[in-house]
Amino acid sequence: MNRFGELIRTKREEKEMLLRHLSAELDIDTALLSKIERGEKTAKREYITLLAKIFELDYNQLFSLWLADQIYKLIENEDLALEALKIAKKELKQSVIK
Amino acid sequence: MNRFGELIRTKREEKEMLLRHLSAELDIDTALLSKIERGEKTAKREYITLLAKIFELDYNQLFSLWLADQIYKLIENEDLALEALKIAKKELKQSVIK
DNA sequence: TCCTATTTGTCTATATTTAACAAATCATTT
DNA sequence: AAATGATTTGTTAAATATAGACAAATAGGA
Repeated sequence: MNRFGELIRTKREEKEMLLRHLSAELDIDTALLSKIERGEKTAKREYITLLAKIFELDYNQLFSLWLADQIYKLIENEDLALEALKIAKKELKQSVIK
Repeated sequence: MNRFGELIRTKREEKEMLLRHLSAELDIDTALLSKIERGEKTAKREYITLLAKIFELDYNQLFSLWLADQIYKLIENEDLALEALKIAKKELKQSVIK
């Protein structure tokens, strides 16, 4: 799962930008951007802000995808992933109350 | 949130074991075990197996708590935590199908 | 084939994390 | 209150993981 990278790639291609163009705007290596789009590396938080602006995306939505990718990476190979998600969600809701 | 550590501490106290005793069984520093129980440090996976045996706990249940703690740590300070959890869960279910 | 875009592989710098050790604090008993 | 034992805290070293740079390989057209 790599919803974040896939969205960036889609948007970039829509705008007919090359990796080279976008990576220049982010001030990172083209190879690194390629890896971010394919989910091989994780984008820094500061890039999220920039990317939201460049592609006129809602920051919160983009950030949610990014965060979901992090969660997914943590649990993807675990049998008990769903159970753990359930517990974490429960605890999260508890903590909101407090 | 530190469900894992709290459970271990409860069980240890039920058995009237000292940190010193349990840390010896796990072959780790007493201070480290103290930190694990209080959620300041994360237990290695191999300790989960050992702890399940020592306290006669169901491994899967104990592991789920441990994994939930990891998820929680990743998202605890995020406004969009719940949204991200939802996305991750959706993707996880998708991936099971495939 | 040549040219351009992208991907891959390797290596380095940096950040994070585990874990050890020593010292401080806390709790209990005498 | 001093002494003893248990736990916690702080600091530091070592191990691990990650971002990112660079060079080379690959893919895809004209």
